[in-house]
Amino acid sequence: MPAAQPKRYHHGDLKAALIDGAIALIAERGVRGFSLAELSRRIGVSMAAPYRHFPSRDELLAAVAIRALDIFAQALAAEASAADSPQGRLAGMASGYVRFAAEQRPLFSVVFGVGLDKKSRYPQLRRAYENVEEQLAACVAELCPADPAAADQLADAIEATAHGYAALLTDQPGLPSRAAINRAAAQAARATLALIEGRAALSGGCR
Amino acid sequence: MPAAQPKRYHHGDLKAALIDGAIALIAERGVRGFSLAELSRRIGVSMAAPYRHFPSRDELLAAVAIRALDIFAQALAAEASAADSPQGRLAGMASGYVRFAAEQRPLFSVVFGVGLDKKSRYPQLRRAYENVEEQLAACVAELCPADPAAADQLADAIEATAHGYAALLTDQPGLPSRAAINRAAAQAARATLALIEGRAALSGGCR
DNA sequence: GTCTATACCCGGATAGAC
DNA sequence: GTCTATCCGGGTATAGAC
Repeated sequence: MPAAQPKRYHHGDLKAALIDGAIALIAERGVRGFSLAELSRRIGVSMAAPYRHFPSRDELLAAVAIRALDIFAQALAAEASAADSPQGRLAGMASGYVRFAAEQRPLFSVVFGVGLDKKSRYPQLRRAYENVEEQLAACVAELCPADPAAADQLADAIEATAHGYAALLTDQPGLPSRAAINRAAAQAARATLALIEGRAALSGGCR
Repeated sequence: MPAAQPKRYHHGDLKAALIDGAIALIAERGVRGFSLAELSRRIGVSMAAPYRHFPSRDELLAAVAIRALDIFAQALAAEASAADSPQGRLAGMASGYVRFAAEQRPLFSVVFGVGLDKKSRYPQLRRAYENVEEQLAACVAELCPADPAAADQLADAIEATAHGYAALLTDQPGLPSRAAINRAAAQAARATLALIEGRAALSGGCR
């Protein structure tokens, strides 16, 4: 029998190991402190090895970002399905947005903390990002199906608000406390409800 | 008479020149690409010179951040005084927040794009940041003087929303177009009005 | 207050052997 | 698919002269 040792990155798993390792390394040092050299050292391969799997350091980061966005989308979907009204779902998604940012900081920071082209550069990355935005959009569409333009504005406002709470919470050095996370997540949810409540002011329509 | 040539950093203006130069360099290369070495080269002094004025690279960045926050506060104050109702002032501040982020990207990014301790590290930096937040708080206090706790929540929500629009706009690589800036600023203003309108949902009070 | 020179560290990326 | 070796660049910071 093949007797597979789990540690045999030397025949095909290096790519996956690089992505996993990158996440761990970013968790420790931040996106800024991330380097291919250090990553290679930790995994135990030479600096040249990663280049067999990724043409450059940035391409590896993009791969991490794609994974991050997929997990992010999942987290939002989970929050969304926990409520029964569109309002509740949107509030849940806002709360989930903030939670994800705080609890999966390395993943969040690789998506937003580094200046990568989420809108154009690589199609897979673009789709992963759109997937996140579409979840919000779909939920908002339920809420005001009559006026698509107003729905867009509301979706943008909710996204911006959730992102703002997330960014301000995450911007602080050091890990935020459980209490701080809960507080920010709850506020983001309530702010979302407030936006929905006052949405007439957003564009003059949608009610 | 002393016949002052403007180019004599060699007797006391180097500190100011370093801050000015840092802003220009950050504008070109981003905060990430900023280095003391390159800055020294551009100003035309040796790499050792800056250390007479700043103990480290980060301390120089902190000085830049303080200046940035002062300018930021001024910009918000200007926007705030252009309207006559508290609602209008808050909307103007949100709009100004986004505009500042986009139009003074290097300044904004040195405040938020780098992980510096705005809350504790150096007192002057802390005060400069609080000065910004207090402008919002003061304006919100006008709006609902009866319930300070609710006012805090509203102020946080407005800050988060403005910050979210600003961060999402700024996160894209490349300079945003005039149209994109105007659009985001206007949306931030309207979202602020929506938050005010629907603020009953924020905490159940303040009305 | 500034310079020259230097010590020391790190990174990305490639060529060529196996 | 991975390694060894190497080239290239860069950065922070300090010592000691002037």
